[in-house]
Amino acid sequence: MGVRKERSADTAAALKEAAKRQFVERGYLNTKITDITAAAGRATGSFYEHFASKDDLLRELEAELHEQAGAGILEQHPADHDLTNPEHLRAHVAAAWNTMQANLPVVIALYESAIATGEDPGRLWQELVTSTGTLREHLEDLRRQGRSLPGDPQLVAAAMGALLSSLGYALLRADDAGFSDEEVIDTLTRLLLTGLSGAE
Amino acid sequence: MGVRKERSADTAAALKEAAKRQFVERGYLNTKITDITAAAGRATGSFYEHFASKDDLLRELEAELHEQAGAGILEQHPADHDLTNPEHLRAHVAAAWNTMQANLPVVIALYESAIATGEDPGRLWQELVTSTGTLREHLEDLRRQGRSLPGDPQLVAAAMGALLSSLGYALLRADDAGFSDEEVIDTLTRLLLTGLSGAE
DNA sequence: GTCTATATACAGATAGAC
DNA sequence: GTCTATCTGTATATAGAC
Repeated sequence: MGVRKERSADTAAALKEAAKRQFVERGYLNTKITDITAAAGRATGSFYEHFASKDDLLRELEAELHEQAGAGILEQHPADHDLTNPEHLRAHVAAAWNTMQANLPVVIALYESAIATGEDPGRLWQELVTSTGTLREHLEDLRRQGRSLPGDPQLVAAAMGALLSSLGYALLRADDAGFSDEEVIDTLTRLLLTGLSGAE
Repeated sequence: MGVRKERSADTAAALKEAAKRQFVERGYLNTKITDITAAAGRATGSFYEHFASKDDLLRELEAELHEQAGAGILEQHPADHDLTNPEHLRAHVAAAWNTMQANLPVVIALYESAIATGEDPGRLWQELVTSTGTLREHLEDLRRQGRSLPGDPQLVAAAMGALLSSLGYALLRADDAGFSDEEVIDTLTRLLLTGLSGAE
């Protein structure tokens, strides 16, 4: 209360915001601690008063993202069920796309971070599996209802997740690709729903 | 001729082979020059007698890959045409998958290198566009024949490419995912052909 | 051309004054 | 808590003997 200058209001928050901007501009891996502090108008040393490392900061951003509306990048979905219903599927795709877009800085950072971690080569697959958990369950429901799927629910779910995240990463960073969000969502919905053969 | 010891036969080739092995084991970004030279049984300094940098080495590997049978990662395809024919599509998917697998070290390296280059944020999208060029042409052919596609050929082609490369990267590095190549190829074929709704 | 030893560059992290 | 200055660790790259 009564604080005029916001400069020192909350440095941690300022650093987080600056970091997000940098992640979009330069990518996570290319962003240095000094880029973040400079963008936030703080000194280098101040960073470590609030975060132990760049990865630590990312984990906090990730936690914030997960807190918000329990929305996992690819898990969020509206009412739900019956992915073979065009409206439902479209809503699902739109939710995933919009979530990705709304949290682009963190999505970018997590993606790059996962790639760069050469330690555990299977980590990306694991993250893909966990991030598409609810999607897999929906597919398993479908299968139980006697519908035939293109393949193992886990594999299909992972494929859909890979498609969304990968295309999203490439497309959302290139702001001049020339496709509107709506067009992307519509196209992906149709592709996932009826494939290349079309509905008929 | 008449050389007994192969050790000094061709250091450049030895370094390339060692690099490929390291790229698979540790990932490209995590592989240090010293990892490569050590794996090749050479001294650190020798590396620079043959390559200007790690990126330079990667570009040579990339060139080699492109020389072989003019096979772009996702461009290779058999006879061709009519992607709505199950056998043709499957052959196409299989070719892409097998090419990716056969050149896994370079695929991994190029992928990680593209991600890490925060300089040009649109580079990944550009690479996606160029690597799916022939696929896009096929789709345009289909459209000219009056068939309805899920969306713009460029966007659909890019989506397919993103699906293949991203899932391939995740899956081929995790050797314990539990899916055979055949199962993956079959599943992707069906997903791309008829989507979640199935053929009927 | 290959080696060992060393130099350069720089990001990450810390120390200590304020 | 924030700052400036500095240290450390590490990867890239070079120098110079063989």
